[in-house]
Amino acid sequence: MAAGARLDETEMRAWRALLQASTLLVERLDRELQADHGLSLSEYEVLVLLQQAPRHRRRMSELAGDALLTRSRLTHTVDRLERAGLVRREACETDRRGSFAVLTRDGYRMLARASRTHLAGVRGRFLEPLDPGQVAVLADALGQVAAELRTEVSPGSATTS
Amino acid sequence: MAAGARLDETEMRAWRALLQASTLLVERLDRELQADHGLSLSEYEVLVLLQQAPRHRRRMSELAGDALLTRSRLTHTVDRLERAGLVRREACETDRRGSFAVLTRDGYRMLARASRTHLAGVRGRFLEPLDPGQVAVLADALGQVAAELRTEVSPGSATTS
DNA sequence: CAACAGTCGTTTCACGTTCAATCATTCCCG
DNA sequence: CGGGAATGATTGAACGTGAAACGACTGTTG
Repeated sequence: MAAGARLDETEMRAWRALLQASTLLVERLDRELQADHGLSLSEYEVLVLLQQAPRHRRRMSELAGDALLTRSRLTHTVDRLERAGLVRREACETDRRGSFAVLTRDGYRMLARASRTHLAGVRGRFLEPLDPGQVAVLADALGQVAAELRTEVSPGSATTS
Repeated sequence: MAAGARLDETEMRAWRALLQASTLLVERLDRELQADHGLSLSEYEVLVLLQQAPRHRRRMSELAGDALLTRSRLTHTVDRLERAGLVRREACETDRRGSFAVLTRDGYRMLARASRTHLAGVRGRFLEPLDPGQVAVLADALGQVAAELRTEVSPGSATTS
């Protein structure tokens, strides 16, 4: 499909900027988190999701979905977090295939510390250089894009035709 | 440093949206490129940089810098592209430590095909849901953020104090 | 010109991620 | 109820990436 899908100058700039900003941002924040707390960004995100959940516990699948991680990847990630004592697994009574990841006391404390580093990083590197108007537009625009993508079905449907 | 670096609701939304949009976008575009042409997104980007360069050739280091890739990673990437016949290496006469990556005829053709897929994907998934005003703000705002980050020095200076 | 620090690119190795296969369990339908 | 498809989660191997060490060469300094 779509033969000559040329992008004009602004479109090109927007796309490249998105790619570069997110790449650099993630790289820096990840490095910082790793250096200061021994946590990767995706490990951190899993902890955040757990902390926000009722009883600090969530099913593995849900967690994978919200964290934008593969099931397999989440399994490995939770393995690491469990070894570090930040999370523990619990069996699910109502569906014996499933299991919960639960934030431990240590995990909670770690998250409290790590989030200071992380949020300061987000503010300093992402929010700081922008004015409130830009931030609001980013939130809306990128929110739309993300929502659209989350809706897209998995199998080779859609634009591929 | 920075103790209570809380983010307000819009700031939080902007940050999460950036992360999710870029993650999903890259994942989809990468998969599409891979399925249709056997190229990863970073391989594609290397080809684009080469195509834009005078004589379709660039020094490995420059290439790594512009593609936001580690030197090591670029070496591996160019290895793969070379095996696929899309790029070849040439020695640098004036500095015998260095080498060039050069786009081959096949690489050029592959890029022509792949870019149709890729640009259609960028348009359909990123640009389409946005209006021109939003695109312009994204280009500026994320451009600022990226520029800021590119300036940041490498060793553990900055906010770490 | 000798010595030494710095740069270019590669290599090696450890680690995180992906993919496909697997196991256990639940759901659906006749 | 029984059988097969679907789902939740894990496993293991293959692969890509990052960090550190390395060899080769250059540039500088005395």
